[in-house]
Amino acid sequence: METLRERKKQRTREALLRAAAELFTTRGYEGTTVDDIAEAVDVSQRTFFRYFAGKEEAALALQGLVVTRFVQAVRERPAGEAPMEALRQSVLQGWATLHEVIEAVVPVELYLRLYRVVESTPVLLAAHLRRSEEIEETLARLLAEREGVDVDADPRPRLAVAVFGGVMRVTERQWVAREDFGLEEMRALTVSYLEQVGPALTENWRTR
Amino acid sequence: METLRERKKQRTREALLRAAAELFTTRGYEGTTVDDIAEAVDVSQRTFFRYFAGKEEAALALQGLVVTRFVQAVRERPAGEAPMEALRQSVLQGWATLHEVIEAVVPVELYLRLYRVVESTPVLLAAHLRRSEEIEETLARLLAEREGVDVDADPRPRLAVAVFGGVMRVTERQWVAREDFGLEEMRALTVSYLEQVGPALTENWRTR
DNA sequence: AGGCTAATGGCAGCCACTGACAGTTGACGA
DNA sequence: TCGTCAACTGTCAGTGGCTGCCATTAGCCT
Repeated sequence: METLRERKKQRTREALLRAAAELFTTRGYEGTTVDDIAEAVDVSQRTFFRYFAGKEEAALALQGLVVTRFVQAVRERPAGEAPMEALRQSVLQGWATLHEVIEAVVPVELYLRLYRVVESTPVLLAAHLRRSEEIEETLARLLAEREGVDVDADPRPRLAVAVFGGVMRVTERQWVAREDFGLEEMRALTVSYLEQVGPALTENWRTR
Repeated sequence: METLRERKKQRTREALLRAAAELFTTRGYEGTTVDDIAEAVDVSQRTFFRYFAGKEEAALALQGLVVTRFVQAVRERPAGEAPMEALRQSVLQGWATLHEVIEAVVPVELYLRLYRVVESTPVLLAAHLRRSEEIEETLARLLAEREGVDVDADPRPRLAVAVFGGVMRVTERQWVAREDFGLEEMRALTVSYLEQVGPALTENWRTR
């Protein structure tokens, strides 16, 4: 049984998250001030900054939930599985279970719209990419351990993860750019793009 | 023959670039204010912002010179060459001719130290990564045209460039982390890592 | 009930960045 | 050569993100 104080904090945090998502998707990221968000939840600006390191974090925290699940999924993949396949399965699994993670805080539809804001706001995109790199470092160490190689002596873990991350980012961008962008579309794109990495690296593309 | 006004502008810009590089590498990026930079060149803060869109840009402008050359090199590669090979050759060429591009503004040694600052300062790294993505979009269109495919219908150009970019970023990070980091080391790492992308994607890594 | 501590609010201040306006200086034709 | 125009610069005022500090409030625990 958690204490009242903890429940209150949890509620404040989620309220801030909701207000931020709502405002960012309607007025835009730059068009929303931290004061706006704080006011919507009826707390002081100072309190906002006690919950989030900055405005960016409030915009990316929801994705953080999904990413955490994804990394955890990789950790739990069977040891015999090939590295790239473990990543692939974990991502697909992440998309499949996204609903239950997100809906506890905001409607999935709002989450998806926020995704678009992140992708189209330069400063947010930059922060997003940096976070992706941090995750890639985590994954590289994970895979190295799994495969029993030294992550600092053998570049293959980092290379594999970087390639995977690159493909995923292309996928995200294409997905967000579409009219019909839902979770099923994302799944299909992910599978398709990962299949085409090999062909993309071959000699020339004219002979399809 | 360029006019006096243009020469003066050029000089101011390069002076700001030099001062920024010097200050960032000594006091750190966060430890340097825009006022510091402006004062070092004896111009107003307002003038600084007329030359650079922000503090970040002043830190990344030098790399911009190198990147521009790189993209131009890709454009000039023979049409028959395979896409990945064109990128590879262009990067190596870029490192080889870096000296003559940079030295015109600041000592190469200072440029390399600045590289480290970018890689180790979160906000700068984020901006750097975003710019990398923009470049990747440019390259994807370039390669698509070269190969005669539609960049929006065929994902292969973007995928190839994303993979290449991912590998280059891993290379950069490893290079900067080293004690002895010079241009020759960078060249060697680039060649080595690009060779290992294939192996990194194979089944498992235990049988090296 | 009352002391302890975590959480909050308010305030002052720093810094990045911008718009507006006025002053200065190079460019260029008469 | 000079005067006009346009480009460049400085100053100032203001906004917004973010932080440190201190006083106040509110949940926790004995």
